[in-house]
Amino acid sequence: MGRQREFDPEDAIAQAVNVFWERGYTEASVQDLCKSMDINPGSLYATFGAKQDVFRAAIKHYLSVVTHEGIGRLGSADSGLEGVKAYFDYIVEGILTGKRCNGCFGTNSFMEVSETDPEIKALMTEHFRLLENAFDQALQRDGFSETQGKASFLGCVAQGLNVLARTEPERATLERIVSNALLVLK
Amino acid sequence: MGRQREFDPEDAIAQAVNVFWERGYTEASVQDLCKSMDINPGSLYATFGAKQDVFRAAIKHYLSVVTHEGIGRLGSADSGLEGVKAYFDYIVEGILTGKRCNGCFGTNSFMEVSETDPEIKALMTEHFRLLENAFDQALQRDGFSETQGKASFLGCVAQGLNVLARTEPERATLERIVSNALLVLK
DNA sequence: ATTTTTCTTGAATTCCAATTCAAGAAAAAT
DNA sequence: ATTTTTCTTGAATTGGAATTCAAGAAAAAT
Repeated sequence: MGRQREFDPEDAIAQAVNVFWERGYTEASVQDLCKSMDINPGSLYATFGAKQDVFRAAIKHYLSVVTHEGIGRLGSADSGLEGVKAYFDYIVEGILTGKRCNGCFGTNSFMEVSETDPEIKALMTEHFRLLENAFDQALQRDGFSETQGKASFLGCVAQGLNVLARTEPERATLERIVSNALLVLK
Repeated sequence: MGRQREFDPEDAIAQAVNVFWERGYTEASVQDLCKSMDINPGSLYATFGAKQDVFRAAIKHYLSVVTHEGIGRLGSADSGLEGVKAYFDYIVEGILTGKRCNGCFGTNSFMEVSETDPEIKALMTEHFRLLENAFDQALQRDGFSETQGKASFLGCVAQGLNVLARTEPERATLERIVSNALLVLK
């Protein structure tokens, strides 16, 4: 077997998510990553491959967390509409109080590298589809009509919020956006 | 006086916009810029300063064009609502047939560098405000209520479209998003 | 105990793109 | 015409960040 790893790769990737989230792909140096992951370059390259591979692993890790924490709410509420509200609450609260003050790590990354990293582009496009489907099913559950179109619309609003997140918006602004968006479901 | 410039700085910046738009700030090399601007590094640095300065000039150039071509439609239509429709048409058509298949250069840039370039962040935040104000005035013109909130909402949808632009969306998807967004104005 | 395997360390290396600069060329001033 | 000023050219330089690697350390196998 030989010597065993002194760190947990998944914990390390969770740290990498924070670094990439705060600085973006390009601005995050391998040194930054090593410091936060608490490992040396040699270990990083031996375990994960190149910087780009660390980034891809970070995106995958992030998407699985968001899929549980965020999209999960869409299905587990008392009604579809409650689920939609719960999802937007999650986004808005994240922007105002949490790490989402820097926007959505997925959306940020998609905007930064989708032209140079087809894998990231594919992962994020798939995630957008996943979110839309979750909206769609939530609306179907409540018996809405034209659920597909409304789901696309809600997905668009969510991405808009992720952009505006980086303008340091006020709570009132975000809440009015969401309440206007929800008017469509009437 | 001495020797005179062999190129027009504004034309050169217009070319720089294309390069940065296609490749993003980081991926666009000074070499790429020089080739498209049809000048050499020495001339570039002497005229505009560093790469970052070229980028800022490109953003300013782009914003002034968009303010005329896009936001201009909001005020010059027969009614506020027609203006709003004309604006979204401009965005959607740009995504489907024009350079906006790569998204909005402003939004892309904002997402890429807002954490590392405060000037770009400020320019774009101001532009978002400008767009929102234009929506606001268009709605006021038609006698809508709560125009401020609706304007923020429309601004959010516009940014969402700019994100989705990079997923190679279908026309039907974009049009349904817009028509759903316009339902709020009823 | 010794050997083998695998991990860790962090300095050295490599690579690449931004920037500079010295030499040549054009326009104006004297 | 000569000098001065400013622009152009593109090769050379610089600087910084990604990546490699040789030496040391821990765990297991023999």
